[in-house]
Amino acid sequence: MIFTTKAEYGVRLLVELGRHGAEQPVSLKAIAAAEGLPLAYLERIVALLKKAELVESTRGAHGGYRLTRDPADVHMDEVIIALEGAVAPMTCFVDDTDSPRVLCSHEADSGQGCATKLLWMRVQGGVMEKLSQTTLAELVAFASREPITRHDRETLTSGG
Amino acid sequence: MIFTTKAEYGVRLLVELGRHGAEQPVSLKAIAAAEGLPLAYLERIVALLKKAELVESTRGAHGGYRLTRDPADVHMDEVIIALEGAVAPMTCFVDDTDSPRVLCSHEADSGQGCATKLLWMRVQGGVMEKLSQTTLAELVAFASREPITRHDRETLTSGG
DNA sequence: GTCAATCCTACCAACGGGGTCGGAGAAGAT
DNA sequence: ATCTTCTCCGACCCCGTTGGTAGGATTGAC
Ligand code: FES
Ligand code: FES
Repeated sequence: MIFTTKAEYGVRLLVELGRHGAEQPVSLKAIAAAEGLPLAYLERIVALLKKAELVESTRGAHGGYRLTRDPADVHMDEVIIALEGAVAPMTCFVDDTDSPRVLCSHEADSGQGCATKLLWMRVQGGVMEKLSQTTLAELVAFASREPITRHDRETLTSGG
Repeated sequence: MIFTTKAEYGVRLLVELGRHGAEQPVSLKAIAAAEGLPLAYLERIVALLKKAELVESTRGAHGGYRLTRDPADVHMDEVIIALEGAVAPMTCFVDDTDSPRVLCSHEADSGQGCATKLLWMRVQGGVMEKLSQTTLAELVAFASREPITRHDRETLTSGG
């Protein structure tokens, strides 16, 4: 599994926020009810989004969360990194202190390169590319229409 | 983490086989020693590759494993699927009986599409694309040279 | 002041990943 | 023939992470 439910629920939460305007905050309780997600768990997830300044909060009664930007300016690479930390194909890809590097244990072995590094880096590049090409606005538009038709399947993987 | 060590070790194993010719089989013991991997675990991994007919085995003394094809004809999508099962972004992507589908729990909810389906499908498409564009021959060539130079970094993510 | 909301930390069960062990065939070497 | 070296196969186990809960403290509208 590439992503955990943190990413799943977090994206759902953002889509739900994007569907409403940015004028009035939406409470987590409403979102949890709308999407059928556990409230207490959502609280922990939205904290990640807030730390990344993707949402802002209003406390107290009638409070809730708002997007800080226009959905068209929210790219999914930033969202996923906020929720999951960097997308790593393998444990040797670490993101120490917000600068992702590759701690390749087989690189300096005997004058030979690491057999898998090329593959993992390509895959990671492919994932990040697709993520950055997808905006929250697209997901909001996609979610707000009828369930998928056969005609749509072509355009799904086109990426941007 | 996108891939587990099954993929990692399995690819390493294939690269090691690809480095030797296809005439003489290589024993797992030799591969385990060369790569510093646990032998008993490799046995289970190579069984997956054999079931997918990517390698063939010779039992008894001086036995071992060989590639069944030229490394240039071995594409990584097939390899990874053999090792990990299909690459699923999320638990709702299942591959029942070798036909991958999406069991989307939010699709039929209330006339609305699933908010995350578009994103996951794009990501999965990106991964599969990169995998299928990479051949075992490339990895063998890449592994057999010096550790990565600054000049190489450009071409790593070009993918094909 | 009361209720509704965000915040925050600790806690917990279940699962899957990563790995070991012991043994049972198969085939060459002696 | 028997020994050694391999591939095969299933059961078993440790452990970190994930997904989720519990319980409270704080903030602000009414
Ligand atoms: S050890 Fe993972 S990329 Fe080299
Ligand atoms: S529930 Fe996962 S794609 Fe819809």
